[in-house]
Amino acid sequence: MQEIKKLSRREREKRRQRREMLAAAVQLFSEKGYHNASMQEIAAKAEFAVGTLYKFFKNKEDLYKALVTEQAERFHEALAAALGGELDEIAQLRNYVQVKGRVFMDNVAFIRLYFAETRGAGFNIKAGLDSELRERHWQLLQVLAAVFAKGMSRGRFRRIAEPQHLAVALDSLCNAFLSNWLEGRDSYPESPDIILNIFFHGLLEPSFPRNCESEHL
Amino acid sequence: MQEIKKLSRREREKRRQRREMLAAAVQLFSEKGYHNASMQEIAAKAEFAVGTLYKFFKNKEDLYKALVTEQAERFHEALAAALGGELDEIAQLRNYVQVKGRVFMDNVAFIRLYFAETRGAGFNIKAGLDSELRERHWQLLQVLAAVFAKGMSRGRFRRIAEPQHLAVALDSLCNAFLSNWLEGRDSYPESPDIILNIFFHGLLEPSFPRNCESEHL
DNA sequence: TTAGAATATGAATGAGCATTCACAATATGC
DNA sequence: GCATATTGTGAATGCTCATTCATATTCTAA
Repeated sequence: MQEIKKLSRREREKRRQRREMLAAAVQLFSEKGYHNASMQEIAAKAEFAVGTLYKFFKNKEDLYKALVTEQAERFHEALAAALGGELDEIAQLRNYVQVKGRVFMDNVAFIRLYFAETRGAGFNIKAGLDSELRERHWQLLQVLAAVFAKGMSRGRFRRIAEPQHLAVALDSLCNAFLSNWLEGRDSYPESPDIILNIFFHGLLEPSFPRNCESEHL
Repeated sequence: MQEIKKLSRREREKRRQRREMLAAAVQLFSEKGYHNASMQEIAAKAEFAVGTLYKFFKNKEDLYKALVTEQAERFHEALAAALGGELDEIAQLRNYVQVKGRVFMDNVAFIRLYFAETRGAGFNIKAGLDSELRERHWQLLQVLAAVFAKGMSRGRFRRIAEPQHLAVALDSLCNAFLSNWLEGRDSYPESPDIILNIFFHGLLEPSFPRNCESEHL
């Protein structure tokens, strides 16, 4: 037990160090980009020697990769969770939009990297880190698509487009609003409905039709 | 006249050279990214000496900047034109989606750079090239928003969201579909309506309502 | 307290690449 | 055809890092 405790103390210390390194790295990468952030800078910011970085990460690429994949995994899990549960479809969509907003806004530094890898062309890393991420993201979209599909087969949603496409659409819409928020143009809507209304009106089978007179010219 | 012709011959020759340099550069930047494409490579690909590149562009950054801004300007003009004319709002939107698809698909190498600068975080160039582009893009979105606004005030569109937001939404939707196409996941829809239907149904004031019986459970 | 293991350090190394410039090739005008 | 101006060339320069490793520091256990 004493030995276990000792080992775990070391282990914990290591993790803490690793976290601090990654934290410094996100900051710098997000500010200056992969190629303009040097290992020296990262080390300095994390208050370690350069050599110590290399005890934890094989090289710069490895550091970046670890950073991005680990964080991205957290994102994807959070979003998948938002779609889980036994909620009705509309609540699931609301949840998705809201969680996406919250999670992203709480990790601003990181989103820039995430967007750079998944929406820009990910040039930073030689062997497509980007394609791994996109693959993972695609899986998530499948789950989202399933929500649309379920809503359709239950007669809740009209079949205005492929579930697939609707998933892509909703997700890209969230991203667009988040981008605007990042650029300081606009705030990410408090209520998910601001975004969802663009889909809901016309997608939702109207439970009571408004006006039946045709309106021309 | 002979002298003018001579001068203009030189001039034409220069332009041709410049074009070739830029063409080689797009290729390489798009394939490997700004930082992984060297001036030597670009020169080689364009079949010029390195020094000659520097006769045309102050430095690497300048080359990249010229490349991106000139091409982007063409894009924006094409899109603005698509929204111009005296078409009705729906035709304008169709046009936008279609032109965006066509123009982008005809310039694949370049879109990667465009997306990298405008949707990822543009880390390539120190002094925000990205912010210039985004500013220009924002202007375009204003024009698009105006189309939505016009449609609303003419009673053609329902006010399901701010015109501003609808513009952002439609544009991001096109981008999302284009991204999917770039990744080979899906094709960019032949018909703009695949995309627009996501907006139209519910956005369009129905000119003749389909079924007036409410449909429940 | 101390030998010996485990870790941390940061100066030194070397590779890659943007940029320059002395020179070569080519064009122009006489 | 020749002198001069213009334009093209690419080897050489110098700088910025990623990465290493001999050494210093800190831990461990007896």
